[in-house]
Amino acid sequence: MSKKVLILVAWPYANGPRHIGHVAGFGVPSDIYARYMRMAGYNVLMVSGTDEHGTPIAMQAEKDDISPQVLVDKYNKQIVEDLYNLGLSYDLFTRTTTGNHTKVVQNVFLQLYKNGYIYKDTMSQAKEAGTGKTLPDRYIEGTCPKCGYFPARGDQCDNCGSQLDPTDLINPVSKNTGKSPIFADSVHFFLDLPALKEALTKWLKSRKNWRPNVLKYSLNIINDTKPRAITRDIDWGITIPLPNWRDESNKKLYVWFDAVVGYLSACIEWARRKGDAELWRQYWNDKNCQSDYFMGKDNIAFHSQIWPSQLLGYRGLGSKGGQTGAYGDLNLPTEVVSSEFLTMEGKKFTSSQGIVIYVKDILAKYPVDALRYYIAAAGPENNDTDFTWESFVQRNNSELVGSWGNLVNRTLNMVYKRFSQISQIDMSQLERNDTKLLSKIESVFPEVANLIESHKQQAGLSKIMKLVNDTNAYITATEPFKQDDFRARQILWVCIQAIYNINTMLAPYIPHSAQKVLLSLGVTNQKIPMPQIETVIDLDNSNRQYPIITGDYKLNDMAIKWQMTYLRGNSKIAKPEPIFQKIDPKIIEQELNGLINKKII
RNA sequence: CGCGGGGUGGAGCAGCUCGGUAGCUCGCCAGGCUCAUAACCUGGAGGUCGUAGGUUCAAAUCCUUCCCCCGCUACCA
Repeated sequence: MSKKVLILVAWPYANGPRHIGHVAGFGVPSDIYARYMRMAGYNVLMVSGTDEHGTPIAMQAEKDDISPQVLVDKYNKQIVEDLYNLGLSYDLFTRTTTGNHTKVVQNVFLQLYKNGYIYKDTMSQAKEAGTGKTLPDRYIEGTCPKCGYFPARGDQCDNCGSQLDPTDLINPVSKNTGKSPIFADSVHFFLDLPALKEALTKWLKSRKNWRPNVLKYSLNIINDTKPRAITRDIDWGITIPLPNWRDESNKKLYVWFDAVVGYLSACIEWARRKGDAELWRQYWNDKNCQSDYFMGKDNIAFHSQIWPSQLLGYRGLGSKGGQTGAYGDLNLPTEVVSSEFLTMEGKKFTSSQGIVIYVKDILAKYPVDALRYYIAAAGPENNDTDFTWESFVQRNNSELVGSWGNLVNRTLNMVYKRFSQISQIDMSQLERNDTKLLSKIESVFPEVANLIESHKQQAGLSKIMKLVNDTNAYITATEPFKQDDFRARQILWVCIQAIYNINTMLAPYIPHSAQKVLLSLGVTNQKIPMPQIETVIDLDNSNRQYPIITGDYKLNDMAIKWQMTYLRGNSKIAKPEPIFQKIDPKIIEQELNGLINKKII
């Protein structure tokens, strides 16, 4: 049995379509990693889904005068389509409003409760005057008691940086209505983070290979750990699974408490759909299975603190002791891979002000791999990075089309025009130039593998692109178009092998084009796996259907493997058509005008 | 002293953990080639690596001072 890896990807919030900043943060990087890991022979399980509970969705549904379920159905569908169109190869992309998820979340809650890590307490809470609806801290504004700044928010003053409680504000008002909120006591359940602090700290300190900033940040915030309310006064969410609370329609579990449990519940749903309801245990209960989480940097706290705390408490490993529940000893995260942020022509993405490029819009106009390549090459892996249309066009035209696409195209043209097929040659007769290039390519396989496994995908990609340049230089140096047939066959054979193997390494980054390259090389017994959308029936509610992303990524061994491989046989090739298209630089101005018209820049 | 990240040729970045000729992509200049999507290849100009000091035979890299940018406990990823 090959080594198992769980790839757990942040759950997009279903309150609107996703923009390219979202997918640059968690989507494309996690898919590159998953595709590589499968090619390298790991047994991968990758899951995610839409996150569909919480106040913002409830409020927006009310504004749109529809039920929250109708709202999330709409955006779930759209997000599923976006991620599918990007070719993200989830084994299961589901959602948090399923019967399965609800049950798993409630089981986790009950075990935590039983072990003593969840307790009841009273807190003062702001409510909307008139409707009596709960008002989240950030929807309250007023004058800061420390510096007099207005408008300071209920949680923090932007001017002096003070941490605030809504009750501290002078003349607090609701951002929604402008009226003063009403403060009232409310009973809630709390996750006892202090009781888990020691176990959590110990665990964090054993995470030697994490990126230093993630580790530092996590250890830092742990110092002033407080119990955290995990229920809310809201009617949209998962029911509290306790007597006297089940029927309380206005108290539900806090959205973050349920969202992170999705990582587990989605694996359970995957196993149930596979027909072996216990299959997920191979990933979650096996200590040797690693679990890698992908997210934007704003989510670090939930993955390095809240979720591990829930898991530790579930297993009874905090200061209050306890026992593990029916799910057994669930693995804590091995890696928390966080991306930085993407900005848009120098501004932060903000859908409310239209500073945004939606995934569906960009994919409607430009090839999917142009976007994937851009994100892979210039995305926010280590620093915040700025998306500009100019650099998008330039990267596509110069690197993807000019270097790589042209290499494929010029080689195939020479082969087609002169021999109309890829001819076999005797490798032992190759010249030094030839073998040098081939062994160089072979040596890059393990180098890129190391880089991707240590989450340095950009460095990996630039190593591959260096090989593209080397091969272009090789053609210039050997001048196959001036050689006799014997030598020309040799050179072109070497070029074909170079292209085939470089294409293998590019496959995790730009899978759609990798498939096209395979076809134009006449390779039909290998494929690049792609996800599918399927409509399924809720396993716990036969009246309900929803779309999922899933797929067969092994393809009965037709999937391509991460290793230097020589193409054999004399495959005929068709008249080559360019695989990569240039993007007209005029679109830079057009797209920018679009933004100017919206008065954004 | 709240915490953290960053300041490297015109632009965007790598290098800094483990000090030793400053590297990549784009742009610019010159040349080459013509198989290819005016593509590709070669060479060149251009940097006192934010500032001031220290350690060292040697510092972008280690230590200290100061300056400037940017995030930060909110489901805006």
